[in-house]
Amino acid sequence: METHPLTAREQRAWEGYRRMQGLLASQLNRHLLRETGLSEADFVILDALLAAPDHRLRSLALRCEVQWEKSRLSHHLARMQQRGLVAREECPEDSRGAVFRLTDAGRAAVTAAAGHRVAAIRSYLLDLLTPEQMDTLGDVSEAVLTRLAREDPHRHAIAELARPDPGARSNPGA
Amino acid sequence: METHPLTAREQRAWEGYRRMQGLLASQLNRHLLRETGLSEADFVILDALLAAPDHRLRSLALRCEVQWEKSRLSHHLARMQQRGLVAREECPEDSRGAVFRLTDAGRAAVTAAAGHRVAAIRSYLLDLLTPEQMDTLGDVSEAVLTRLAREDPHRHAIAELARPDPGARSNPGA
DNA sequence: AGCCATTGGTTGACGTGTCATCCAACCGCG
DNA sequence: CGCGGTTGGATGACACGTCAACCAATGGCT
Repeated sequence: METHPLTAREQRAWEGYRRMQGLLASQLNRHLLRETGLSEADFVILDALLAAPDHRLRSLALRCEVQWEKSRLSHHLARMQQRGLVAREECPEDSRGAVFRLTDAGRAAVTAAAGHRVAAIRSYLLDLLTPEQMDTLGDVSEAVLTRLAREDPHRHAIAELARPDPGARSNPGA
Repeated sequence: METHPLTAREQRAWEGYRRMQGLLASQLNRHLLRETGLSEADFVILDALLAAPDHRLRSLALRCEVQWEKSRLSHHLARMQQRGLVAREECPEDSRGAVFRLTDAGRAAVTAAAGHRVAAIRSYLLDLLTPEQMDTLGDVSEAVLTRLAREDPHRHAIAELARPDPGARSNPGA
């Protein structure tokens, strides 16, 4: 395969991004886990259930919302069920399906964790940026997400199934 | 803890970034693994060794270079040794230390993988950005890395030990 | 009504990363 | 020279994520 090496400008953007995203993700995860007992992955799931009608979502809809692979979601939900954070119910409209409900313990945990999480996100990322940088980060992310959705329409584009208008959310966590 | 929810602008930046970084990382990793048999983590290690004098680095220096936790590095190097990609040697100046050398198989693998990796990084990220967006991504990454280094000087700031001048690199991969 | 392809979700195997702990070697200090 | 604190690296346990395979239910088509 014939490809040219990255230019210095590309190198700076890519290398900086690559290093940053790994360190930031693990720092935010470590911080949240230490402060609240919830991992970032836990939080994302619980937050999606918190926002859902009756604090319930079918696995399929939840998968669309968080955009995880199905076996990742299945395994993670099983572990969260074991910890008492969610409960599994039958799906009334499709016997193949599973519905997951936020338990009282799960609700308390995610509610308590939200503030810690926002504080860390501000401290390690948002408060460091100018308004222009923040908007560009949003633009870049949108462009990449659009590109990824083209790559595998089934894997990514189904995200629209879950919630077409993210701006309507009142809870900021996820 | 009393923190305000994110503003709409902050939410767009954070939520977009959060979703994007997870999907991008797993797509790049999946693509590289499928095309070359090397994971992104493999590549980063091999590329650091490729660039090192004699294609050798002490574990400590390698750890500074890639900025991983020590047990992550130790476990990963053990697996790569098992696959014949690197070889472990004694450290001549510190009996506690270990030196890792790129094997012929490792060198062939990382050399063959470099083009695929660059092509994927361009396709999924760099080619989507304007020059201004690319520079801003670099600036944002730099700001976050600086912040993270303050958080735990021992964990992050030691990166300077490995290579003070990244611009001197001729191989673009890592 | 029956058939068949697709789908929703689970499961097991295995690679990966974090945390805590351990141990031998190093180095600074008295 | 001896001591004690620190360091470099390994190890085990366990949580996590990917891949392939499986199976029952669904839905479209004849």
